Amino acid sequence: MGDACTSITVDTVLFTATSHEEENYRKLPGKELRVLLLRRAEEPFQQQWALPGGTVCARENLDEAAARTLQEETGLERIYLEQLYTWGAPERDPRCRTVSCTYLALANAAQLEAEQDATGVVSHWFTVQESLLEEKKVMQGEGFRQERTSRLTLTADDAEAYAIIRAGRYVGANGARTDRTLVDCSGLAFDHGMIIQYGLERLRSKIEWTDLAFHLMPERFTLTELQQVYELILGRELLTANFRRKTAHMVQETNAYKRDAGHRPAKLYRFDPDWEAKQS
Amino acid sequence: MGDACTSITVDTVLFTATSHEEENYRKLPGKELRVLLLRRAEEPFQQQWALPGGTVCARENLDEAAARTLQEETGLERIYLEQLYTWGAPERDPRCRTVSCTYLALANAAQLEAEQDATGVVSHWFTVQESLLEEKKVMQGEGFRQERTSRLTLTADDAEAYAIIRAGRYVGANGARTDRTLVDCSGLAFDHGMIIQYGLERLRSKIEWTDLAFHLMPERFTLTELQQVYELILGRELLTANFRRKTAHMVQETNAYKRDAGHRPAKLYRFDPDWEAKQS
DNA sequence: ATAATAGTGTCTTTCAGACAGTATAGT
DNA sequence: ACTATACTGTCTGAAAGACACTATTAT
Repeated sequence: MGDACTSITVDTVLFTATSHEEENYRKLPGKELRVLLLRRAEEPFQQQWALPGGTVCARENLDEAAARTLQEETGLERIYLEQLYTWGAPERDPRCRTVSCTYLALANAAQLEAEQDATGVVSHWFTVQESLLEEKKVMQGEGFRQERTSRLTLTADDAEAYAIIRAGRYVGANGARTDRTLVDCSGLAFDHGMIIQYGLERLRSKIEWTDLAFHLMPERFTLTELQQVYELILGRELLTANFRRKTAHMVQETNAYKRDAGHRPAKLYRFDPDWEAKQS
Repeated sequence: MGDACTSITVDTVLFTATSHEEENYRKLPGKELRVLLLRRAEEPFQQQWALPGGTVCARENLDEAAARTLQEETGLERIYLEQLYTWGAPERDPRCRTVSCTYLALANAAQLEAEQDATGVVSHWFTVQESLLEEKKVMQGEGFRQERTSRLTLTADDAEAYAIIRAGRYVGANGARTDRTLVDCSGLAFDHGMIIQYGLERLRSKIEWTDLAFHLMPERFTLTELQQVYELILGRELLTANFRRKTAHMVQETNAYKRDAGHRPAKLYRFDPDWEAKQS
């Protein structure tokens, strides 16, 4: 086994939704999905952008390690975290064999005010955009293989990065199995581009049947703001009337309004923790 | 840091569905969900039952490690595998810090004929039963905490084991977060009882919207057999007419019949790899 | 008054659940 | 003839999608 000891790390894909002002005073601010990345100070991938994370300590479990490393590198605490996927390709870290247990994290704007670049690490929020480059289907044996190649584009004020990811899927006589490869990337360390894309995919699929979106919302919000967040993540527009009908049971009305917007004020809502009980 | 190197392993929860004969010649055979366990020859947990698995080698990725260890310990190849969850509680292995990346695996009866106890390991198929012991909800802060305690019972011809698992869920102002603890167990090594229970939960939730069930079916099957597998995993009975309507687009008719069953013969079907395309 | 958003009513289609009913080999 | 399963038709109500409509305030 003469190799160096394999090491186990955690890495966190932290998403948030931010507003950006619109030119017209009447228009609502638009929304963007952002992910937090840190500039690496050391080799390998020096000066490239990487997910917050680090090595797991002896006396903590994986969830704790993710929360701790996030706190150490960004000052953020009490962030929603859920395990995403564990990546262990042999060559993913050029130094030594490293298995990374990754987490999906969500934060709202209020939580981010505590953010501070601790320990001198440079952190940046990048807007996230995904676009489909190619989609193909090839017959193979008794079934077929599908491949979707997409481009993840990350943009910050003074930096840019991208990754091209190919998600494959073989469907045979018994069902489907999937795989994923990083075709190309620029500005991103390790396989982190692929991890971000997978995190986005997870977020996209879970938002439809869970309350995940509310981790991205402030304490009080308008239904339009909520809808914007859904549209942002799903990447398509929703019809207002239908959206409100579907989310009505997850929110509680407050008697406050959002005023001074240059148009009719919108009622503020809050998340209803008890929504599932009302389902039956 | 003076600790021994943390090691990374893979462990696989392999499920299958088997038939057992019925007393009455006319009755259809019943079905059972089974999981594969190996008797440990060494300390720790000597003589207890454990999931197939082992240490990840330097030049393989995690999927390969899962497939290899399964092959080495059981002789089984070409089994469906998907990553389940990564477990890393500090004390889960009394020897040294061990992080286990676990896999959910599914096999049908035909694939299992290749099974052989390689390397002298004793493997057994245990029937799996889960029952809810307690369910509670406690108000806590602005939200509440829910706990479900369930018992997993594993039965083989000449062995028995169980585990009591508590799945917690805290729902606060922003949404929910979950945790899971092994309360008690007997006959099972490490935290493997909890892993099996989590695998079952994953299977139960994915079977409703994916084609996962077909990995448990033979090449050709009757719709009643398919329904039995769904009922087995979901733990409740389904109405035949509705079940057939919902699964109709995932199967193709063949022109063969299952005969000599003491009653009307049933048409045999096969999985339709192209079912998703027909959805729109 | 007007621009821009806030919010509602309702038609249609689709789909899940329930259940009653008919069909057919094997003994 | 009888048993156990195979398989179908259809009613109901809930929910998703589409879209037209009304309401309100800052400027």
